[in-house]
Amino acid sequence: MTASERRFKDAIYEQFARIGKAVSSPKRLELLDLLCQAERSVEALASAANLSTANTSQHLQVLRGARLVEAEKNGLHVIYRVAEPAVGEFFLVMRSLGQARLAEIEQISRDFFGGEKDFEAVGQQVLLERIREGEATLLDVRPAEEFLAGHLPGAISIPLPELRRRLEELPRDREVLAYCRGPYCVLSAEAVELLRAEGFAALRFEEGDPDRQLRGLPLAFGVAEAEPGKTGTIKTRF
Amino acid sequence: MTASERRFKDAIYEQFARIGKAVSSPKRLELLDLLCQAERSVEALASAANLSTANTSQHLQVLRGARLVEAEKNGLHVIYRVAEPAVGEFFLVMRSLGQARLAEIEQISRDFFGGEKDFEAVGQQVLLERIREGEATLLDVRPAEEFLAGHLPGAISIPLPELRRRLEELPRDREVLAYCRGPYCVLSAEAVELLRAEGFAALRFEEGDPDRQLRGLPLAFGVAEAEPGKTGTIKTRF
DNA sequence: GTAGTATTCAACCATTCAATTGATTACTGT
DNA sequence: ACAGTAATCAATTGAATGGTTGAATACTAC
Repeated sequence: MTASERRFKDAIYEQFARIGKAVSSPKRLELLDLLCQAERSVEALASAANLSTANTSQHLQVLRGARLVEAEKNGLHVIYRVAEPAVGEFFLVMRSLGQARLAEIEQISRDFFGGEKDFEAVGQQVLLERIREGEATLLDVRPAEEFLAGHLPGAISIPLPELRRRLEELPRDREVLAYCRGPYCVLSAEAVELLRAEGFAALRFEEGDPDRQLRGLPLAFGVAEAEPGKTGTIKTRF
Repeated sequence: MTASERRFKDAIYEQFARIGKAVSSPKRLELLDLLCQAERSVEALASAANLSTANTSQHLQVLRGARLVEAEKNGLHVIYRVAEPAVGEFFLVMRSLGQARLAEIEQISRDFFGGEKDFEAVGQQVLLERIREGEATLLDVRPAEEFLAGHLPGAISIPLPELRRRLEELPRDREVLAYCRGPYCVLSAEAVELLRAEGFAALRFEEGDPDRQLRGLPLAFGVAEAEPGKTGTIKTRF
């Protein structure tokens, strides 16, 4: 191998390593995960990930250095977002590789969620059909902004902190399927706990490995609006 | 957020970061790239990547720690291989993300290959059809072991070092399309140079972004065997 | 067993990295 | 202009990393 060939290879792999370095820190992965849900300000990211603002800013600049995220100045705030959908897809591939290869992940998950594996048995296709046929209510418990940035079709949005005082929006004669950011987000677990305590039949929709397909499936965007016919339930515009 | 939730998240993201750390070093990426072509001993990897054996061994152990590769002791040698196909797919997704987002990569590539972009215009589908119809010869110039571990269907194998003395195996009335490990491997570029000097019509098959699809397409494996009818040309068994 | 080879281990240095702290810049509303 | 807020920058700390070197281990061939 000539010296110039080696220089070329070194240069090329060093470039690709920029992406690897960007996703080699747990905190940056958490930030990236959040950004895959919706764009956010530095401050919002910092509080969501339990980091100092300065530290968050530095991590975001590493992510930006690898061109995974972009920043836009909006008045007093700087809004970060993933640079393009391919970034989210990469993140999901990486996550699913981790799920496939790292037994520790399932172990940690099981330890935390208590091995109940609440939901999991029902296939996602079946699930979505049941929701369309009105046998179940799909509930998105993430913050409203994330719902607005994209959600599963047919889902209604009640952010977890508002859930207790908005229970009457949920029909009591159907099962509630709560979902949030993915298999490692705890919002839906808390929602299910609360709903069950209130007498609902509630399951956690894990949105696990199939995140990809689900997000590939018809995703709904935009503003949610009240449906006049029903009891104040927020439904998505299709 | 409760303390236990935070611990859970930290633990989970730390696990995923293991994969990120594994692919955050240029050298490890080069090793992984080589392993995606075919399994190899530490020594073979070290010499292919211009590293000391000890250093290679350490990098491989990092990759193994992230469960991306597996090692098997075979007599005096330790053979490393990618743990499962999903690893190669992840690597390709990462590479294609880099190609999409990092302008530097195309720049470095152009600088090295001289901007000729030898091949690129012809779509891969078209290309493969032309090969099947006998209008072109598809030539794999990688080492024989890599060819045996998997190659494009219809390709014949002549490792670059043997090319000069095996030119008579290539029909002179057809175009030769040489390929190697991918868009950043220089073997095929050298092959094209040699072939053109010898009066062949030769193009480099870049196997760029579409690596995925190509590798997803019918890949041929196993032992190559001589075809009695033709002039000693090695063809793949289908 | 002995010699020789492939790999890993252990100790070491230089560099890089994550996170904290305090200062600085950029913008908004009054 | 001034105060207040969001974000970044700069400097520092301790920990982790990449790479080298030389010794130790595991296996093969004789």
